[in-house]
Amino acid sequence: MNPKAEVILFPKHARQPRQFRQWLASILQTFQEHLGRQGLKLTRQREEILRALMAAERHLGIDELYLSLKRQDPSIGRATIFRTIKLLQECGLVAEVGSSNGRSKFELKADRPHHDHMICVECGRITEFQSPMMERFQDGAIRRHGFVALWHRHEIFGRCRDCLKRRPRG
Amino acid sequence: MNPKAEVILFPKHARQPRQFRQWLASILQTFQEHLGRQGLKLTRQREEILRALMAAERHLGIDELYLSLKRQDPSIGRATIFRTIKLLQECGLVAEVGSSNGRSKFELKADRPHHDHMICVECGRITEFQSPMMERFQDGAIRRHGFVALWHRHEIFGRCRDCLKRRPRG
DNA sequence: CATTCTATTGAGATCGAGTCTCATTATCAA
DNA sequence: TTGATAATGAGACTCGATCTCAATAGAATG
Repeated sequence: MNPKAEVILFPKHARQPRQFRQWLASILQTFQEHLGRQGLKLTRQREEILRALMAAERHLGIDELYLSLKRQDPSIGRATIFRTIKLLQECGLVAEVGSSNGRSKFELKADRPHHDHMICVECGRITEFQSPMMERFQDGAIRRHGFVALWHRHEIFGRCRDCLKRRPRG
Repeated sequence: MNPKAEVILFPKHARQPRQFRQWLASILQTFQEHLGRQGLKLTRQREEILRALMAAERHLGIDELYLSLKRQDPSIGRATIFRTIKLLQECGLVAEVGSSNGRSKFELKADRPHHDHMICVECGRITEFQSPMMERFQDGAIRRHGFVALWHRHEIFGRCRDCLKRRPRG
């Protein structure tokens, strides 16, 4: 396995406007198709929320999302954000990540390479890593159980390199 | 990989009284040591809760635990159960499992083989599976990041065989 | 464009898992 | 037994998430 493949990954699309627009269009289409399939509609608010998630370079909590959206659309309601996040989870565009202390955080999954998370219980830092081989064995296990996977969550809790250096024994 | 290794696993200790007592003693000691290290005390309630978790052959929610304990000790309080579960998580004896619809479930980790979970979003059923190869690649990734793992959670959300049979398309 | 049917929205009420408070009680070491 | 301190249970409280409902927006049709 190539160690180079295991690195902290953040979307850099926002820095290349042309590519960002293409990315947005393709993801919007995915969302719209999901909505269409269930007789639901693509509204201004739903698009704004998806856009905010795409522009974010880190995991967002509901409240961060709410405050950031409120700036450009003061009338937006918390309930709409909860409802939209749920829709986005259903169609696999968004996944919940590390809900320590009761506050869920979310990230966009679409068009990003598969990755899992290591969460430091001391400083709270979330490190992303990839392991294609793990995915392969996981897929095998899923198939063998006749299960159809919608999304998955693989979180390793522990202490990160920096915290270990700072205090070798907790 | 041997498919036989991937099967729903439940502790059968409860059916062999002698072994169960030994198991109980060894786990109680682990718990007591953890408490001692922090100047805390092993109380009747804490022992009852641990015992109930050990006797359970499946994942327990707080409420199930509460009701089952209430039968033999009507004065026990919910708060004590929350507090004790937290202590047991801290010393690695108990782990949270699949908190779909807001209700956390817990399982005893001690002396049980490593396993992960597949959670059906339709019927809520939790299927356990093992995949030693996945664990191996995971350990490699952890080591490469200089991380020290305390526990991990690997949950696959999707639809189980039975629900797929019942309603092929959600 | 007007019409109609349905989905969506935001505000605020509501729910409920989990936490906290506090007076009382249990644990344990000396 | 005693004294210091931790633990308990009841119920109040927190606060993230959900629900309700009247008003509004979207899409399809003529």
